[in-house]
Amino acid sequence: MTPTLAAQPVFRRKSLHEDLTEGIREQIVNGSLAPGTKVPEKELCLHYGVSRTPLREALKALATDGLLTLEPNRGAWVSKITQEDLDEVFPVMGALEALSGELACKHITAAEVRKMRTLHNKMVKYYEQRDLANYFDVNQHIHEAILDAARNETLSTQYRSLATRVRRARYVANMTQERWAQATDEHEQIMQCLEKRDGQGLSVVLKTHLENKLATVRDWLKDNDQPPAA
Amino acid sequence: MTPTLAAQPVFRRKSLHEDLTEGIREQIVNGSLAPGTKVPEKELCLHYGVSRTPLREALKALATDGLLTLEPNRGAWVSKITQEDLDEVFPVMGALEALSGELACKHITAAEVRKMRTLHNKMVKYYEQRDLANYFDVNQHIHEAILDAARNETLSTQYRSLATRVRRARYVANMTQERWAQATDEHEQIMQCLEKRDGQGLSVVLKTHLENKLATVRDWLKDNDQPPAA
DNA sequence: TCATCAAAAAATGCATTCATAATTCATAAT
DNA sequence: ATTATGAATTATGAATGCATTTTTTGATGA
Repeated sequence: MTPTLAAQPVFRRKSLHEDLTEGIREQIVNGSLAPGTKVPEKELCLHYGVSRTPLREALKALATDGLLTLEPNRGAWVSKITQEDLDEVFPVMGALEALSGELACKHITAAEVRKMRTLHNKMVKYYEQRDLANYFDVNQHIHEAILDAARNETLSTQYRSLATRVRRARYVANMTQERWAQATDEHEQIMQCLEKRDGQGLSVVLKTHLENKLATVRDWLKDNDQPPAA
Repeated sequence: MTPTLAAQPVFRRKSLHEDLTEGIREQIVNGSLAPGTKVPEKELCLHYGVSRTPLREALKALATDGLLTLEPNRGAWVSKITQEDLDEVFPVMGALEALSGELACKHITAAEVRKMRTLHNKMVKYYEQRDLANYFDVNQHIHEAILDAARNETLSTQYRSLATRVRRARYVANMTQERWAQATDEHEQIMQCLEKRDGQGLSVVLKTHLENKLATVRDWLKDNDQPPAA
C-alpha cells in the first residue's frame, strides 16, 4: 500500500547559503565568533565543507542584518556591541515592542493566552530553582509568543533582527538577584495585561521591561571590554 | 605643484556588489523592475557589465531587505505590494516615525530647524505650482531630515528599509487635490511642532500623516492589480 | 633598539566553469 | 483536441582560478 500524495509534506529544499547564514548567525549570537574579531573565511569554509562562494553570500546577508561589517578588500568583521549601539537599538526595540503589545491584545485568542500562562508558570518555576539557562529559554518563547499574537510578520522580522544584535550581550550579562526578581514580576504584569486585553498597559509594561533589560546589559558592558578591532 | 595629501578626499572604494545593490534597488523602487516579475539575472549582468557573482551577492542583500524573494533553484522575484503588506508595514513605520519625532525634538538644533523651514517653504511653493515630482523630492528630504535629527542610525536604517518597500507604491499612487492640500497642511503642523520642540505633538502628527498616506496608497492599490507571479 | 621600506605571503573581489535542477518544447497517447 | 511524457534548452548553485589589494615578514639603515 502506497501512501497518498497529500499525506507527504511539501518538500521545501533550502539552499546552502541559507543554512550557512543561520549557522554563522548562531555562532555570532552564542559568542563563538566574538564581537570585534575578524571572520575567518577560510576556516569557516573548511568547517562547513563548502566553497567560498556560498559562504560569502551568507556573509553579505548577515552584513545587511548588521551582525557583520564588511570592509572592502579587508573582509568581514563581527560587529562590536558598544554602549552607543545599545542606546540606539533599545529605543527602537521599545517602540516595536510597545506596538507588538497593542496589536497582540487586539488579536490574541483565549487559547493562546492560556498557553502563555502555562509558559509563564514554567518560567516562574525555573526562576524559583534559579535555573538561568532554562529561564532564558522559556523567556524567549514568551516574547516570541507575544510577537506571534501581534499577527504582523514585518514587525516580527524587524524586532528579531534587532533582538539578535543585543542577544549576544544579554546572554553573557548576568542578572543580580534583585533584577531577576523584578523581571519575573514584570512578566506577571505582562500576563495580567494580556488576560485583560489591556493593550495600553501592556505597551507600557513591555517598554519598562525592556528598559530594565538595557540597564542590566549596560552594567555588564561597563565591566567587560571587547577586542579593539572595528 | 602637487596637491597636498590632506587635501584629497578619503577615497573610500565601494565594492561592486554595493553599487549593484543600490542600482537594482533603484530599479525596483522606480518600477522599472515591476512587482511580481522575475529578476532577469542575465540581462542585468549585461546591463551593468558584470559577472553573475557580484550580481547574485546583491540579490541576496536585497532579499534580506524584503525587496526580493528568493526561491531556491528558481531565482529571484520582485516582491509584490499587496494590501496585506501595506497593512503590516504601515503600523510599524508609524511606531518608528513616532519615535523619530520624539527623538528629533530632543536633539534637533536651531540651525537644523531653520534649514527645514526653508525646505518646507520650497515644498509649499512646488505644491502651489502643482509640481508633483519636485514636491515628492523635497518631501523626501524633509522626512530624511527628521530622521537625521533623531540621531539614531538604527532607527534611520530600519525606517528606510520599510519606506523603500512602500515607496514603489507611493510613487505611482496619484494624490487627489484634497489629499494633497491636507498633506501640505500636515507638513505645516510638523514644522510648528519642531519649532516648539513638541515631541509628543510631532509623534501624533507624523503618525496621522502616515495613516493618511496609507489610505492614499490603499485606494490606488484597489484599482491597480499586479502580475500574478509570486 | 627602533623605524622604514621592500618583497613575500595571504586574502579578497570578481570572472569563469561545471554540475544539477527547472523549464520549455516537441512528440506520442488517449 | 487535449493531456501526458520525455528530451532539449535554459537557468541556477556552487567550485575553482586569476588578478589585485592588503597584510605580514624581514632586511636595511639610522
